[in-house]
Amino acid sequence: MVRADKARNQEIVLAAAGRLFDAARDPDDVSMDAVAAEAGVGKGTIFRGFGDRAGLIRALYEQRAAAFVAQTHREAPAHQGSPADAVHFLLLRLWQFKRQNRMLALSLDRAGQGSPYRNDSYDDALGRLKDLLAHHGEQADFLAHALLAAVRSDLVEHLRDRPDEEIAAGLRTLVDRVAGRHPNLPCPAGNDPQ
Amino acid sequence: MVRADKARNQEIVLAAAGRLFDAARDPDDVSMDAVAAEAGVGKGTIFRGFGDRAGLIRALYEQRAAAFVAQTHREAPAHQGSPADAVHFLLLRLWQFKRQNRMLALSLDRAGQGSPYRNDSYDDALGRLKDLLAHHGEQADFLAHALLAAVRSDLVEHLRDRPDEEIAAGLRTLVDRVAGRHPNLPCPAGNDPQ
DNA sequence: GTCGAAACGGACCACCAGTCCGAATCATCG
DNA sequence: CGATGATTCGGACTGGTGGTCCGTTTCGAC
Repeated sequence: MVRADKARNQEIVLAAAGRLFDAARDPDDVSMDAVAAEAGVGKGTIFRGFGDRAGLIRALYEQRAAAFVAQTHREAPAHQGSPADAVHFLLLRLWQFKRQNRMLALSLDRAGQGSPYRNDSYDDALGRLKDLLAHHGEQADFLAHALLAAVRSDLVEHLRDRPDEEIAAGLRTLVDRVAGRHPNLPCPAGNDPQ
Repeated sequence: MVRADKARNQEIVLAAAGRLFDAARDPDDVSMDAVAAEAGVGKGTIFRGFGDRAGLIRALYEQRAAAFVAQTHREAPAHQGSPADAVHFLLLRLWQFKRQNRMLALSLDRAGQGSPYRNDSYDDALGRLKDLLAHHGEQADFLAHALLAAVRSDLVEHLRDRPDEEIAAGLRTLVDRVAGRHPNLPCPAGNDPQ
């Protein structure tokens, strides 16, 4: 059983951390001490509840990702269309999410020990992509990783000032190329005149 | 003029840092103190010579990248082929480089303040890719970033135990799709540069 | 109301990047 | 050469961090 105060404190801490990450200008000017202070809670409480810094970040990230997914479902319930459309939609949503949660997403990436790959959201997106890319056979896995890499949080950050349409168009092209159905081989010997 | 001891010490420090990064199991168990000790030099010397930790990492990274490029040129002097071939070759080399310099590359990525994008090697590769993708018009820039994201060091790390052929094949497909000519796809004015 | 288990708080620790300044070393010029 | 002024060196020192520890408080089952 979960003691009531523990559960309550976890929520308080997550909320406090969220506020601090939203206000931060750099991923690591959110210290654990600061979170504890903002939450009005002892530092031990945080570490007992989340293990370590990476754990806290992951928990907050997952919470927000879940909310984002829920919102997406609400707004665009049964998304229909070609696989390429679905891939494009997924990547675009990820891009937007990371734009809205810049410091949090950057922190997650930097939290060491392969953390960008060790969270449920990533696995989730990866799985979905692999399905949508199934026609690539064994390479679906690598291609899924590669597509997700195109929406890595620090690339989002790096291209922060590009207009949305430019990003959307770029992703569209990328996706059409990679996920689009091509009747024939992956680019027949793909050569061109020199 | 550059004082002789300074130049000499910079080399000593770079060599020491290189040794430590090669031996490390985690990007940040190479501390500045450790580098100073390994180099037999005071800590101040390092910071005077490289500014900060990120500066040291970048310097070492650039040094090794330059050596790698030189070696590449030696082994495969005048690389010919379609643009897609050139892109594939470039990405594959980057992948190999990051595999050979795992901890160093990871450290660079994690060195804060957009460091993965703030180094000459990246700009170099980006420029080359943009040229090779020029037929994509305005999207060449985004696509170049996206392709480079597919060889991000922590993806290399994450897929470390995949056989080389699998990676090469995946990259090949990705590149053929993105850089190759596809008659039936939205590839405006789709003809090659040069 | 009692009591054992679980969670709390915040002082405490080890460590790290980066600074600082007296001591040592360099290049220059007489 | 040997003297001199500018540079660089070394490593003790600082501020701040993630993470631990344990005496104290709170919870909830009975």
